[in-house]
Amino acid sequence: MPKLSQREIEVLKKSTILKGIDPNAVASILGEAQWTGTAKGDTLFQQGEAAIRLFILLQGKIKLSQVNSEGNQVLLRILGPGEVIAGVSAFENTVYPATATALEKCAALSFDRPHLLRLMERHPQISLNVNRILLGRMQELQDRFRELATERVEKRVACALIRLARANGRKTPEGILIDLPLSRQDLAELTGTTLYTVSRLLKAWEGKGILKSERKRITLIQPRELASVAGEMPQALP
Amino acid sequence: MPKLSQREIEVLKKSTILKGIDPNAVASILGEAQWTGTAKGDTLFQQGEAAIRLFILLQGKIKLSQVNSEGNQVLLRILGPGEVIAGVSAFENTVYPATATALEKCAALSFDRPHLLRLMERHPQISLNVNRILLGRMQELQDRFRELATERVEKRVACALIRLARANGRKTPEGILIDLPLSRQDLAELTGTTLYTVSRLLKAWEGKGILKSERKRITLIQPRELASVAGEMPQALP
DNA sequence: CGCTATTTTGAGATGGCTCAAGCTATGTGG
DNA sequence: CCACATAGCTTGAGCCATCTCAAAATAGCG
Repeated sequence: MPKLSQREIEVLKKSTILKGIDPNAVASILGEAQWTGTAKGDTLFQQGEAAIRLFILLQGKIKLSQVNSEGNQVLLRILGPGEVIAGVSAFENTVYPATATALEKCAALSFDRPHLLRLMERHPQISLNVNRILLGRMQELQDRFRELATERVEKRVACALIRLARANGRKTPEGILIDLPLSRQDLAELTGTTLYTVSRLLKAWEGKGILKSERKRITLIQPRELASVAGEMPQALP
Repeated sequence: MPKLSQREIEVLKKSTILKGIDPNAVASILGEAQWTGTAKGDTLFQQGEAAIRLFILLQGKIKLSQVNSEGNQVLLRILGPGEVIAGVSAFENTVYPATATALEKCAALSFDRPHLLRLMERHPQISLNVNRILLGRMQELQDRFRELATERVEKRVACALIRLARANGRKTPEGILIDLPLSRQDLAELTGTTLYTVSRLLKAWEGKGILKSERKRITLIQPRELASVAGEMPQALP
């Protein structure tokens, strides 16, 4: 039985998967969970392992990536506190389709399949929540798929930075800091290009004063300019 | 109240979304559905329209595609009888993220959101089924995303043909016919390339006796050879 | 302070795209 | 039933965005 801070309990109550469930019930749910902590760089699970647990991230950021047979990687998504990892485990007796790596120190709760199934039976809302989560991710992935199929590298990277800023942006005096330790390689895997091309693009944008690019640290200075490269994504940034 | 053939009712009972539900209940569900027929080339709904209905395909094949702002298309997926189209409509008051076009004469049932929500309340199994459907599609899309990001065109097209054969293949004396009227353009949109490149690839493979490529009609003669171009996908073909 | 991971930069190669033009089924209307 | 229109397909030639590979510069870490 894990011991959670007040903050972590707050995260859980607002988590995408437990949203809308009676807070008292949430407390009892937690009794069945297992706590896991990982250091930066550790993996929560590996692509190909038997998918036996579903994780809810309490703290930190996780990247989900896939490799092909030649060892080339793609970065499928980045997850933050309150998000669910490995929805598969609940439904199919199968293997994890991707590897989950901690971008920073992380904490997570996890449930095994029997627990999860019982939970879902007791709280039908969970299943609705999972639907909503999957739909949202599906749509984002469809968008990225379309981008990858039809857009130039420059635009894809610009879009990726804007999405990252929206999900992980933190206002600072200089601009919007993308609060994730992502290397050029990570960015390349996120957008389907090479680290060399990413490096050149960032340098060029830095030269124009659009952003500040440091080692594993990017700050958007003129998000407007970047959005226009990305081909207009009208919504506001943090 | 639609009038359905026995065959269509069978399709429904086995459909991915109604699987596992009491057949008698299914009958009553149908009472709330609306029937839609479309000719080849018609669209069921357009990207950007208000997403108010969820469709279950009874007959025919539908392609789901997305356009970007410059009018470039990608083909997201192809759906057959028993499959669900536009899961969005159930969960979010939003717009269709893609356009659904009939590849051949089609028939479908549809439900509007209020009906759907009531159904899901009455039959929690539906929501579980939707989860399973979304997960499956998610995984396929992730695979295609990885391919698009890391593989050469040749391999991507080979993979696409094998997937199509697996889902829509029909054994004929000559080989495995991909039983869908897909143009070179469609295949290009499915794999993120141009119709010219697809045409050249198919010609080359035809020259090697791997397949027979006609107008909107492809027959795999030596699926093994194609699988080896695709980099080994071990499972059997129909 | 030295080691290693990360990033930058250059130069050259090329896969696949673009554009243009001709070809061929298919089906349609006279 | 034929001739013509049209959508779909093939082919060639040239180009260029992006990848590759190599090597040096930088930054953080132990």
